[in-house]
Amino acid sequence: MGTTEILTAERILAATEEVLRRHGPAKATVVDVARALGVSHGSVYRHFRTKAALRAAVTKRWLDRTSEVLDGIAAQDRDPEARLRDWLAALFTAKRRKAGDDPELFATYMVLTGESGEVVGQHIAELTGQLTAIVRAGVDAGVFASADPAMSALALFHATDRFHDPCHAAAWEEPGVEDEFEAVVDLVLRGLRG
Amino acid sequence: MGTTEILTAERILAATEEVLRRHGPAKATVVDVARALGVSHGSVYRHFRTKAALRAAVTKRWLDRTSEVLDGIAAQDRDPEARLRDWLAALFTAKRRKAGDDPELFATYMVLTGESGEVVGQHIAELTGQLTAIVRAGVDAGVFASADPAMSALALFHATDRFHDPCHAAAWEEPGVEDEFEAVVDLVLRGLRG
DNA sequence: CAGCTGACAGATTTCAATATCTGTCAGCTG
DNA sequence: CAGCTGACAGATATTGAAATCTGTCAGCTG
Repeated sequence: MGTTEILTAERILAATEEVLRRHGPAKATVVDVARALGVSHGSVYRHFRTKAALRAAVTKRWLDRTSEVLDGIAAQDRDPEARLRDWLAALFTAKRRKAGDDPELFATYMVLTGESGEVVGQHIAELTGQLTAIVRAGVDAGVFASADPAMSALALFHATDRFHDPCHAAAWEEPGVEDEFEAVVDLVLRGLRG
Repeated sequence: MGTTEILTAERILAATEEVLRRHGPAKATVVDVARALGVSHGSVYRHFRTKAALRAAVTKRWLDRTSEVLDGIAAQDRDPEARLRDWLAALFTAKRRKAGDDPELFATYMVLTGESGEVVGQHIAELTGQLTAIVRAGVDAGVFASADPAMSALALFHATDRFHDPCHAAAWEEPGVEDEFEAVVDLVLRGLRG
């Protein structure tokens, strides 16, 4: 045996995710994480100053997984309008799948995101940054009208809040959401074209 | 003294509002309401079958106050675009004032609305109905393009969720919301014009 | 000596006993 | 007799003592 791997931040994050999945956000403790890793809880504090920092790091990891997928779409080199549609649809689909597949885990992350406004702010800035790139490409190509791509991107993000903000997750399972999503996207895209 | 007025549903609702304001949603009991009215709690149950029904009635009353104001704007006979702008701005302002003026009371009503989905659904149906009337007027006047005014109205409502849905209340105090609101309204109105 | 441990103080959570509340209803009262 | 009361059973909430957790740090270990 003696599989005494050294303790890394990465291993702690993985263990924390597992503990959160098992126990939920209310009952997951640093002691639980340490126990899962076979170390004392003091060692965990060597890598993360506080429990809040540990949780924020787990949250960032989770959010980053979505950002990466979307970045792949935003960076594509094709019709900006189709790219924008795909990006918004991918965001909606990703969120909806996370919420629908494992509601308990999603509820856990809703608590976590509620705790770390800083991390969530960063994530939203990243997403609107991707949106801005698409809008700018559309303006350059002459298919979108916008005096301020960053502002338009933010407006797009806000106008579609209902389809990506976790606080609306309950509505994502209702029949007809797909159509509602299409209707809103059609509306804002028509607005973007000028 | 001897001001022994008869016990009406209306008096009970007023007393319940007061008790909710004083104690908050978690600690407001039917017994409190009865005490405030100087009657036994059994009498309250003569007018409302359950505590949940009483709370739902209070919630409906609160929501209806907003509906009425907005209905005044929706029913005006003038430029549909200006009317739509005013209606959306009035909805945002009304919600924002409620949330900002008395955060605790607003939090109370957030709990109440969370409890009675039925009443909230009715309220939303009423609001989108008003929106539909405005959109239809715009289509008739030839300034809006929409194959399905009810669907467009719902899309407008959803696209502006961030500026009227209570779950976003925290964002309404941030600097710059006004501009964000304007940007979204401009975007969707341009979309509506076709 | 870099990395880990485990005891510790103060803060937070748990748990079970106790109190209060919800909803009903037989009977009182004007 | 229409409207109200108040006692009651079961459900829910409060409370405070005991258990656990967070974050620190002096010292152990390889």
